[in-house]
Amino acid sequence: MDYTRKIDEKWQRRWEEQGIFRADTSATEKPKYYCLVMFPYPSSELHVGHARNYVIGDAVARYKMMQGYQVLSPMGWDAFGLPAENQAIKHKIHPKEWTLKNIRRITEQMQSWGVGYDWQREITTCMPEYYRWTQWLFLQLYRKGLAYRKEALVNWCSSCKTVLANEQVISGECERCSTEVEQRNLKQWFFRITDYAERLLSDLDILDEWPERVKTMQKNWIGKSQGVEISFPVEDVQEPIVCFTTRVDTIYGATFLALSWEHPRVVELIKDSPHKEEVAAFVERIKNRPPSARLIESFEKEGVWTGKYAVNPMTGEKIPIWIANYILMEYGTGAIMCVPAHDARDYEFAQRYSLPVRPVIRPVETVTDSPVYEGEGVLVDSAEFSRLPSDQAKEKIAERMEEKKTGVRVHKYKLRDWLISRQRYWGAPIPMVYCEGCGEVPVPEGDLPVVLPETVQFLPTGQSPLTLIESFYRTKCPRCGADARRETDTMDTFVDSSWYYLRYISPRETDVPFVTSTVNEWLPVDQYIGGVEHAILHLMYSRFVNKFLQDLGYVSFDEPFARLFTQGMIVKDGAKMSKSKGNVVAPDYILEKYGADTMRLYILFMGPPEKDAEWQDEGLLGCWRFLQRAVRLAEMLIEHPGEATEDALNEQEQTLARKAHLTIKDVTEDMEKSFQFNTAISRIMELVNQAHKSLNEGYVRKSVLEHAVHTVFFLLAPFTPHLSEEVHQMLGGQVSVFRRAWPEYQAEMLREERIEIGVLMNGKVRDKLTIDTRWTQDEIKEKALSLSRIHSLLQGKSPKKVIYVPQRIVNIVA
RNA sequence: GCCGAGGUGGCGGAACUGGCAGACGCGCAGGAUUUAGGAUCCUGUCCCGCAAGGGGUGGGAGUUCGAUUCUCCCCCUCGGCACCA
Repeated sequence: MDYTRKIDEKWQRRWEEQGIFRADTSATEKPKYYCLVMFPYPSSELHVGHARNYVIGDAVARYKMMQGYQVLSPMGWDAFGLPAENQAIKHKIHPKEWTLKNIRRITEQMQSWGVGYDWQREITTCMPEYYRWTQWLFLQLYRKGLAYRKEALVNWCSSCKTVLANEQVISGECERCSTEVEQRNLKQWFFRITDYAERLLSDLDILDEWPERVKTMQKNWIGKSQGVEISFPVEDVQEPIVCFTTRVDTIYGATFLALSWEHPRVVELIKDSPHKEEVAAFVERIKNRPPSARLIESFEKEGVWTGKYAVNPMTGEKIPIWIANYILMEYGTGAIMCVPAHDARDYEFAQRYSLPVRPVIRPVETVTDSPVYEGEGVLVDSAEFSRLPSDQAKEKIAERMEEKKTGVRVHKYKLRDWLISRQRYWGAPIPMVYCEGCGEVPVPEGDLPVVLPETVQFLPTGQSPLTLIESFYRTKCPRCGADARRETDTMDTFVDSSWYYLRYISPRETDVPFVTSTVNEWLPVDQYIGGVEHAILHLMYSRFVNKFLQDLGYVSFDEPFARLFTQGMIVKDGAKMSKSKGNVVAPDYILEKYGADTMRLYILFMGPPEKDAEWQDEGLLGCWRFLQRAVRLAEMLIEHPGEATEDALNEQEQTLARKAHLTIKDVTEDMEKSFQFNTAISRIMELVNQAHKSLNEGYVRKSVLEHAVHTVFFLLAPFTPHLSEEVHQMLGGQVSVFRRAWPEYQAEMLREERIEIGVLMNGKVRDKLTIDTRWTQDEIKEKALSLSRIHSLLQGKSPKKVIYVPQRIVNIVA
């Protein structure tokens, strides 16, 4: 049999005709399985690195089909976003045209790999029938007060000319173009994800089937810390200043307060201070510092004294209030109590300005010569709290403060609200209208979608092209009918992708975004598959939106994705594949030369799918050779004359039959456990090797060979579907292998009469022993001791102890 | 700095709840077949050693009859976060 593209195409056509990937979400006779691969951003054609994602998903979907599940495996396009618009500016091609062209090409590629989807459910986020419901989602959030507009210092990329979410800023640079991000004060739309911080955090615990590292990343991102908000009375001023600290146990060591330059109380504090000008100059200087100044690894701590004093509520002591450049307004209260003896940053600052350092925590065991001790320990010089360990002191001091009403225990989160507005064209318009009389007015749901106009000019002006289209922004107020102006910002694409998994269930529904009852039957997604790069952004936004919809009663489940699998990257020459590095492996030549199955098999065989793997063409060749060897077995089977003898199996037959059953068992376990495709494939290789070996060594009856060959191709089917179908048909199969059951093994076939075990002396292997599994322990020990090798090593002495681990080893302790 | 994941032949990687380290594949070597090349088949391949033997899972200790696996310390690589009080 010649394995050619013709076979690939034949089966791809046939699957399409038979609709094996078409999911009937209303059918309930089979157990359901929702297998979802993260939908791609259609920016260019796919290479083998991308292919890994889809091949894994396809293998899972097909495996589940073979097990009799009603499998839903849909695909769609995360089609809004910057790259399309950048192309438009550069090459004068409309983003829509560019995007749809890419979608066509990628679809073709996926199909040529035999990756199957229910294409009737295809969704594209840039189409009005989809983004209409993204806008609907916005309105629901708005109605609940979870979408709001505020002026804020926001991240601004001067190259992309747009605002970025915190999550899109990677060490101070734009995620997309690596331009240094600036801070600008602009009026922007936010989603109040912080309201869900606690639930997003605590529900991570129910996600047992998520990779630990993803959960940890989210946990760190949410960044919960427990502490106390302490009110420090200010001399000559009515209002106290509130500081947040996680270390109340160090309060007796607080020697000054420091505020952020943005702190709202600064102006008032320096109003009548003799240091007024100095402070104002300092504030002005940090305000105008270049954006890069914030990013330098450890920039110099600087500050200025306000001339004011606060009072330590525990000691009554007067401590100076400073403005310092290292205090973040965004976290806590923008003001902190400084304990130089126990905080490296405070220490650095105190040194510079000769502020007192007062140790109040003694390390328990650690001997340190550093002047700063940041760990916990035992309190000293802390009045009646002295001699208490830190953890107890935190409790006691907090209690005391709460009694005296000078402090209150609180939780703080690092998580910020999600900035969703973009001053860009290629996104879903934010469905809001501004009216002089009524102010901010939401577009009525019935008027959705707010359609993105298609005829526009693409100019990188820093404003959305929408601001230049009068016919778009000029509108009437939905409330009073007066002239009004539409919001011209569009939504972050992460909004589009935060709910798409719900839409697949009823993608053509025109009255609702999704049908609650069906969604509740089909979700959570049984298996979600995608790259780790989405560990924080996409996955957390989706969890947030899901919880929000749950609160509204639109869905009944807590979490959208029950199981998450994050696959590793495929690298070439040690680097991520990219056009600029010129190390992209394009699938086309592979398909031409070896066919889709060889590529699929190799991608899965390369290594554990969750880890990065290095692409090697030679490895691909190995898979090709293996498939040839497997096909040859099938051909030998066809030529096998066959004969009807009822005699017991001979030795080769027994070995082969046993291996076949064992392989079914092992491969099934590998699939179930955690997608160990690499070991699953290696076991099938072993079976093929064994079959060839058995045939070489003696006579193997047709029935035994037949079982082995069928086993090989059934087990391979999720990985090499075309070839499996072809061979199955060649051998007389009438129905698609994906309509047939996954093979099952017979436990009694696994039993063995003679096995070889290792004989160890003092933990080192010295000899081997073939045992009969019916032998008793004592018999086996005796046989082991009588081995000539062991005999000579013992030199006549008797062993101290003999340990027998059933079916494995005998260890003789001399 | 903090958090997480790792470190096993020439390479990708196996090894279940502590039980014969290196499955499977690549590469390499030898042989068969072939006009030659390619392809295919067989054999070998952790290291040192002709052998007997010895060493060996990042390094060091420990627990154990026995450790890639468990405990402690240290080193290195990758990923995430990072002035978060």
